[in-house]
Amino acid sequence: MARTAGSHSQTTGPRVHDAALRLFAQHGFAAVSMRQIAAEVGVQAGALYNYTPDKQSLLFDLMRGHMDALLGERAARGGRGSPLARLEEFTRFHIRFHLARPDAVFVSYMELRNLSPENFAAIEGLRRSYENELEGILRDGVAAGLFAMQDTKIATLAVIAMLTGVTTWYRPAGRLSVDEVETVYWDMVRKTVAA
Amino acid sequence: MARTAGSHSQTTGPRVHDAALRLFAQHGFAAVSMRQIAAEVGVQAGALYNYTPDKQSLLFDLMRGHMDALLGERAARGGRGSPLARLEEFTRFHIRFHLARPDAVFVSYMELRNLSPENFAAIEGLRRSYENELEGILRDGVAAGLFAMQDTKIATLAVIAMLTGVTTWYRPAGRLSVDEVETVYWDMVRKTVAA
DNA sequence: GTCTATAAGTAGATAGAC
DNA sequence: GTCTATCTACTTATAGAC
Repeated sequence: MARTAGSHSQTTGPRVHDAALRLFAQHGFAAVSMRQIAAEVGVQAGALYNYTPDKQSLLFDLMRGHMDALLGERAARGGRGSPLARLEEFTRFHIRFHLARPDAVFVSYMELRNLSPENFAAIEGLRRSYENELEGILRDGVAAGLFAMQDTKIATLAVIAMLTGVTTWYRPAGRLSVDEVETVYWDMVRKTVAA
Repeated sequence: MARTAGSHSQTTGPRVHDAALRLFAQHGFAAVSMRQIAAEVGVQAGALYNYTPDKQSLLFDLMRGHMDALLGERAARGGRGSPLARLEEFTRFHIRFHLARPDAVFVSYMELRNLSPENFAAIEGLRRSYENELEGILRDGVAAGLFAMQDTKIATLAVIAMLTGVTTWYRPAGRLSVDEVETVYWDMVRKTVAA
């Protein structure tokens, strides 16, 4: 099997997405020009329009791709077991998934303002359905007498905010492995919702 | 005491800051032009430069003003009492302070990327010293056997992330008062760090 | 599929009149 | 302190050659 292009084995399409994601995460969507993305890929600006109709669609595709990956992985795991076991699985998954793709997480969270209204509604719907899985786990736990909280919806958002916050400080070269970080957060989540 | 300018009693300087804060929060720093800010204030773009040397300084002034207000209020309260009482006071303060100025919170959090390196370092230092107060409370509580956690620094960041997350969903017209929201979050924070 | 060239508009910032 | 006018540079997006 011959290599077709050395280390540049990716086709231009995915390279445009990768470059845009990295640049949007670093400088912000509005601060990045199509020329900068093109330069990062190694083509001229006009060539980008073979892969996206416009800059807005490029942002939307990145965010939808991220949410699709998130929900796709959740669907593949299903939710069996006790609410406590499901909550631990969800917690560890959330940490691991988010730490594995910091740029996509950052962009999907910070650039919601720069989506057109229709695109914003689409991403919001996907995010909502992710939250709903956690809320279902919490409700089941409360019903079973395992968990206790004053407000299930607020607890859902509080737990997700706490967990997603890991992306602001975690660095792969740091003293803790992802597995250890998962355990530290699981300990806190468990106590937060404990009966 | 005569009114000097009817409902437009503010001088232009503060009005520039208010308009910039609102627009930066809504659309993002990079997406807002000096001309848009000027239009919001009701002057021409050139007039803005009587109040700021450039756009970057305008952003920095907004963020530094926010952090100064945050740290100023903390300094005015001091930290007496048991770690548990101090943690409750900190929690309720954080919620109340952040819900009272959503635009400043949003800008200070989302626009860090758009600060020059020196300005970024300055804001980071202020944010760090705010976190340090909470970390001190948690350490004291652990030393007193009141709290338990695997990692004080991570717990500090986790609690702040959980609390700051309130700004993503709270709306003044919602079903809960700020006081009730404080109580819901305090219940979760208390359990998160409980021994 | 990528290039060059360009259209049409906007950006931050400054100069000088009033 | 605010205005108008302007400089220089950059923006997204398109057209048409290769």
